[in-house]
Amino acid sequence: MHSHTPSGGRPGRPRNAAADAAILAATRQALVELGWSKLALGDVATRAGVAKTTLYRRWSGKNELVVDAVAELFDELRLPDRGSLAADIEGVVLQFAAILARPEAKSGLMAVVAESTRDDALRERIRTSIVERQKRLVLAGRARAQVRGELPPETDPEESARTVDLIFDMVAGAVVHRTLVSAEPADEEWVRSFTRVLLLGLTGSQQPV
Amino acid sequence: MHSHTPSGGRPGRPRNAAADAAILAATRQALVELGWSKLALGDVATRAGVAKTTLYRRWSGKNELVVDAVAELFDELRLPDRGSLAADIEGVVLQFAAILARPEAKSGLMAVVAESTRDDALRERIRTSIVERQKRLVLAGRARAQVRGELPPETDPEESARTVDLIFDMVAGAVVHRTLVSAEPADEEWVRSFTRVLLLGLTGSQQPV
Amino acid sequence: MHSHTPSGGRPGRPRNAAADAAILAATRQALVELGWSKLALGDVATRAGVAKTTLYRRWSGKNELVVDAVAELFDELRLPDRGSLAADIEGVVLQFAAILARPEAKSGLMAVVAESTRDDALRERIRTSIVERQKRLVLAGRARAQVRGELPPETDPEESARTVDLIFDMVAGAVVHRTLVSAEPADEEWVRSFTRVLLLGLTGSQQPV
Amino acid sequence: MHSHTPSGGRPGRPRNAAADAAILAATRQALVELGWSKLALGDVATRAGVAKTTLYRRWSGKNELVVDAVAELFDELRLPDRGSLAADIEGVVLQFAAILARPEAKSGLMAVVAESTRDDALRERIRTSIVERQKRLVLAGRARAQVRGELPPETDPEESARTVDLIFDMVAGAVVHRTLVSAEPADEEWVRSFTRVLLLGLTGSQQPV
DNA sequence: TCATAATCGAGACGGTACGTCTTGTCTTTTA
DNA sequence: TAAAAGACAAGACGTACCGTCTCGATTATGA
Repeated sequence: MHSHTPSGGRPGRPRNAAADAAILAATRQALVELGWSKLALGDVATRAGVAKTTLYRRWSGKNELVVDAVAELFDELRLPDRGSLAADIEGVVLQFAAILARPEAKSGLMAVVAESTRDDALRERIRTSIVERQKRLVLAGRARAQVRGELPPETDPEESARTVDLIFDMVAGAVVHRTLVSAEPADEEWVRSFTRVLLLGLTGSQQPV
Repeated sequence: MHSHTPSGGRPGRPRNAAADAAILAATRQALVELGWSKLALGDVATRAGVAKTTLYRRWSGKNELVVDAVAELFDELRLPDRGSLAADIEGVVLQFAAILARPEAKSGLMAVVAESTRDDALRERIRTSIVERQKRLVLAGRARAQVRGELPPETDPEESARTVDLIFDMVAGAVVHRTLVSAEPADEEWVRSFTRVLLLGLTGSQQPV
Repeated sequence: MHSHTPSGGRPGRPRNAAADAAILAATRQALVELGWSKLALGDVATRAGVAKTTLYRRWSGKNELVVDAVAELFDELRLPDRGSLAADIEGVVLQFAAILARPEAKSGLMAVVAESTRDDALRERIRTSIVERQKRLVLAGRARAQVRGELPPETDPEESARTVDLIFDMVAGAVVHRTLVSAEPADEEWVRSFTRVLLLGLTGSQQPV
Repeated sequence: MHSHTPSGGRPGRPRNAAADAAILAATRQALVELGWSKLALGDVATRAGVAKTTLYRRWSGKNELVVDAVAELFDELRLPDRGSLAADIEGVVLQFAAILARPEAKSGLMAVVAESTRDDALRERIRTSIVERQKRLVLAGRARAQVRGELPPETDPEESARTVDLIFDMVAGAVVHRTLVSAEPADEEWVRSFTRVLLLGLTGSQQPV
């Protein structure tokens, strides 16, 4: 009754728990230095002080590895209370822009999105690990705004979900396009303009910041 | 009186003009069949009935080639007069979404954007060949709306340019995110919702469709 | 009680021992069919049922590979006892001529000698693997002749080494030139004439055959 | 009536006569710098200040070009009268060795011999341009020795031709082997030893030097 | 304490694409 | 007609990664 094996007591040498984190960190480091296209898994393994076998035992390939490495970056996003819906949105968008400005995110994120156009499992992994995971921010922001009375409570839950999706597509899309394609900084000025248009479009009335 | 023969009279055998088109077409075909990551330049050359050297003489690599191959797709975009600003926008966005739904665009576009995060020349090429080139649609749409009296004439040209950029980032970004990341169709319903938010955000008043 | 495992216990998957022989055999086969200048290492690898990387892991290039492939041919040389020094020499020269008449030897040997004029390491490899290795025949022949009383025992070891070298240059050189440049067969008649001149030149007296 | 075209007044622009010499010189220069295997015809043409077309109009390929470039070197060989057959032979052998020591000869000669093992026309070209052309030295040496009374006049012309061939194979073969394979200098000492053996072998008696 | 089993490092392996180079031909303009 | 210039098809080069495999060594569980 005193089985104290962490992984359910299955036989054999247990996996080195530290290796996962080391590999993901090495992946991000390599993304910074080399970018997606020159990132080689053999090199990542070496950087992580791990054999290639070990890496392949845990991830099926470059795409999956990079999704996981990048996904961790977005978990840093927070929704601090800045007093108004507009200010809250601006705050999150600025954080999002800051993450996207980091080379390990830039280089990896778009690449796996590109790959996901031909790989359904990969797209699902991206959605689960990154997109859906961060919709929490939209939901939390809306809830807070409703508490403040800035937004009415939802009535139609289906319509509500559609709106969340639309907002997410608009926010994420605009910031990504601004940052990666237009290659202009998504700085405070731009974020203020963007937020004004978004909020006016959604509510039909100018919101105080 | 200055003779300006197209080939400039420069010595040596002139380049085969048909090869460029054949190579770009072969590139798009290969993108459809194989996707970006399995696209091999040797294979593209074979499909185009051309030697690998000929391809490399004209493009410096996969990235540049795919930018040019994809850029041609967006030249199909038109701004037909549908009677109102909202309808015009919806029309263009639908066309844009239709192009982005094609596998040769999907697979190639995001990949070169990803690469461009580490290659300034490539990003410039994307901007020149695709982004700036298609801003004509925003400009034409606004001009037409001004003629109709739906929009006031601009006063500050700098502010005006900033707004065009913002619109472009929001439109292109949202459609790309909807199509590639959320992997939901940018169909008429979605486009109508999106256009409503955008236009309301920009003008502060609901526009008739 | 010293354990000397063949693989020395070094880590990693051990090399496939059979591959070496397969590659060298494939090299000779390709030399016969294609000759030196059309011999392609990728093709050799394919013939040997081996990846190109495997070949390059073991040989640094075409030159080194062909030296080894050809060197094995000369290990067939034997010095059978034909009763007299003259007959022994004739026997070995005929064998040597027979090997040189084979296309895999012809085509490869001169080519690597040509390359070795600009590559000291290659020349050393040729000397070690082929030339010095076969001087055993000269030494054995002389020893046997001394036992028979046909030749006096050496006195000056340095002078003796110089003579062995001279004999080797004369024998190998003449047969090669006859076979490859004059392109006439080094048949029994020619070998008899050559041996007569050589032996008379070395000993000052006609030897019985 | 004043047609002074060198080649019989055939129509069109006449060939540039200087180009042949320039190309052969450029070939030798490239052989010195790069060696046979890295010698590229495009590069030779550039060095000669000539278009590749011009080169190919005059030579069918690398092999033929190099044969001609190397053949010219051997035309420098002379048979100065040094007073005795042995001294004459030594003199010629030393000259031959000196030519073979030059990189453009070393690198090119063996390579074309190697190629000739699979190309009858090339072998014939080598025999005609180099080998047979230099047998004049053997013939002249023998004639002079006969005048001096060192050698008897020939009786059987067929036997005589066979002997000339044998001598040539032995001399050329030994020097080539000494120089290229053994990679030892064919210096005066070696040449003296070699000549002694050769002459004793041919005449049965030691010759005064 | 010994068998079993999974992991680890190391590195060989078959395969595929890379981007460059050379070959020998072809096509243009200029002489 | 030749010459210079350079584009062209073809194909080998040697390198780099991929993802798999085969080793010996290690580290856990369970008999």
